[in-house]
Amino acid sequence: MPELPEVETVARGLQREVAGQKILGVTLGQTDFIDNPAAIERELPGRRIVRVERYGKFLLLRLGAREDAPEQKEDAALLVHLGMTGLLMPQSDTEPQAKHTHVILLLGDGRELRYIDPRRFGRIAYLAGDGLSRELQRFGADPLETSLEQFAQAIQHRRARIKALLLDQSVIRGVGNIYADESLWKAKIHPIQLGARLGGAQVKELYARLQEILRKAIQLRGSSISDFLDAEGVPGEYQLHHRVYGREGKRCFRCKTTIRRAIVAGRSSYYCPNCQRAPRDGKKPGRGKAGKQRRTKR
DNA sequence: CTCGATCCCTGGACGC
DNA sequence: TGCGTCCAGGGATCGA
Repeated sequence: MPELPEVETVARGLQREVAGQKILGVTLGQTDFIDNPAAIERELPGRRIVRVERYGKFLLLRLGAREDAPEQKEDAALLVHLGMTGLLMPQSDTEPQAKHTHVILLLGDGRELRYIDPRRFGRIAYLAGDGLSRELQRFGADPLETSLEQFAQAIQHRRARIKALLLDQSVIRGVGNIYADESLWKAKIHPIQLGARLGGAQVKELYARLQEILRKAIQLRGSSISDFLDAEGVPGEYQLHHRVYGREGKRCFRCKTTIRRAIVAGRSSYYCPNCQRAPRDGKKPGRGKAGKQRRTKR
């Protein structure tokens, strides 16, 4: 569930806590979600974490040059995606290792930067040079940095549902299920509305509300629904400000209509059927797993 | 291009 | 108390 505001919160915390630290050693646990574990063990020791940034839902730990090859100026970074349940935080080496701790970076000051992820939906990769820039190019613009014109360009000629477009990281990077639903509710747009069917005023409203919600959520250190914690181990507070997400069956904060849930783009989508009018010709949202046969696993 | 289905994974909720 | 089942969800992938 970590989305843009949660990842931004973690990035800021890590920038404060571990930027400048040298990585002395790497210990790996389960590696089935790591792109190239051997590269991580080989490339990280001896390098400094020069800066921690957010890129969409990724944390980008920018790495300095290797000590044994200081003339090498190639950009290198450790990409960390928190998936659903990932935590990345510095801990004292005396702190007991939490269950599902899969990566430990020993730091120059004696602390350990630990990656904990029960479901392993996250992703970790060491990338450098062209490989790094190619990877970053796969993603759309950051919603907090893009202009209204760019945002409209990315949305208005697409025939996919707006909810699917908001979730598509190659269209806009960083938005996930919670902030997609919250911004659509605030902008009074139905999740199954097609991008190309949105009017200019609607696109402008969505752009503004999305930015407003993301900024407010960052201020409150993100949403902690189940297990999100920031780099200091502190939960966020934006979940207290959710207007539709997770509110199926409850009353709309604007008009008191009962909030509904439907599967759109394969994800639970919460919306107010009164405030967010369905398009006349809109395809019906799917029912997802309800009513679907579950195949027996061998 | 866009869609739905499927898989990855574990813990929490729920029924009995 | 304990067991089985269902479900959540970001993203990759595949076939329609």
